[in-house]
Amino acid sequence: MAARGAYAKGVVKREEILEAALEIIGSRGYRSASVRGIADEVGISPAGLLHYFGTKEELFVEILRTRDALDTERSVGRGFAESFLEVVRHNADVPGLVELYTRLAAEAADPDHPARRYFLDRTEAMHGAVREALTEDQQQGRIRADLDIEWVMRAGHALADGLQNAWILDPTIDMAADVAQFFALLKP
Amino acid sequence: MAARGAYAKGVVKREEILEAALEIIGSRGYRSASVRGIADEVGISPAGLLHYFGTKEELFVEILRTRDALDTERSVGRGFAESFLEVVRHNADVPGLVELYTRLAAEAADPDHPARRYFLDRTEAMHGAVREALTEDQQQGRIRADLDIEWVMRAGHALADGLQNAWILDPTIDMAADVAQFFALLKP
DNA sequence: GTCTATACTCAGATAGAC
DNA sequence: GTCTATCTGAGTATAGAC
Repeated sequence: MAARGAYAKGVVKREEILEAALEIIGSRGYRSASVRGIADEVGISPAGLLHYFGTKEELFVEILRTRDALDTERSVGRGFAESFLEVVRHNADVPGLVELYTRLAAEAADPDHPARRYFLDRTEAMHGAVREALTEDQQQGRIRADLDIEWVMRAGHALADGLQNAWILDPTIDMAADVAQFFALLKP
Repeated sequence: MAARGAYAKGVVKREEILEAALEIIGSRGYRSASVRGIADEVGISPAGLLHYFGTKEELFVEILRTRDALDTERSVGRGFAESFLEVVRHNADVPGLVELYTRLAAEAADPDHPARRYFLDRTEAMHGAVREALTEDQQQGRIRADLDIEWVMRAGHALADGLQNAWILDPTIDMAADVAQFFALLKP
């Protein structure tokens, strides 16, 4: 069933564009991440592309949303720490997306930028999903009793984000191993 | 004494431009951070501005270098942890610079971008300056013996970087307190 | 060496034809 | 729903005045 304002074909085309863009940016890097670059790859004009997404900024935010959805899909059935590490590990295979993510994270400072909503929602969703599990871990004695779970979430999240900065400069860094070491520090 | 290829006046003007840009971006935010915006504020034409810096990218990298120099100046006589926390604390007063920093960190993915050299040098300098002190701390028993100092440096650095992403979205976050909590975790 | 005016290029956005 | 054509704004290269 088509959503109001978009026929089935449009919705399908949108998906198609997003998946293509995800693939291109992930493998070929951020340099291909211009409206023109993506339009060329998808076989459409820049204006045709923007017909679906309005602006460049919204297009890029949608690309990250699609990536998140795929990451979430891939981690069903796994525990929190395992899923998290798997996502971090997978990031090392898609350098262009890491760059796109860090760019939009900076642009999210602008209150009018759609990336702001995206990151706010994403942080809330991630922390909401994890808060309970970590609290349980702490009550079961798997996490030091003197740690504030809110701090653990902020720090874990920030560590993963910041490691991407370092990895961009030096891809030999093992982001997942460094995050795992942080988890190890939380144990009593 | 003038450097080869530049009269004293030019050197002074360069300093003037950098300080003005630092002030403008710090307080008024990244939006004013276009070549034209800075040129207007300094009372010069865009081309005149680029006479000193070549390209926009190099100008922005120089702005960050100037900021680093001021941060370093301000922390003479203080210990490492104290200096680090002070820099992190001070960042909360200059939102535009935090945004500029995160932006350039993303752009540093491009091998041809001058920000790449900047961040590589900066990381090497920072880690080089801190490595010895932390190793000493560990030998004196002030840091857990089972921790890899290289990891401590990578993680501390990444944490501070990543917290900036979060702070951009929510300025009520206390970046310095969160970093301090990390330091506390390192104790035996 | 310092700096302006001009003009070029390229990206994203928009209007309107089909 | 999609294209072509056009517009706008940013960065920057060039020529040349001072």
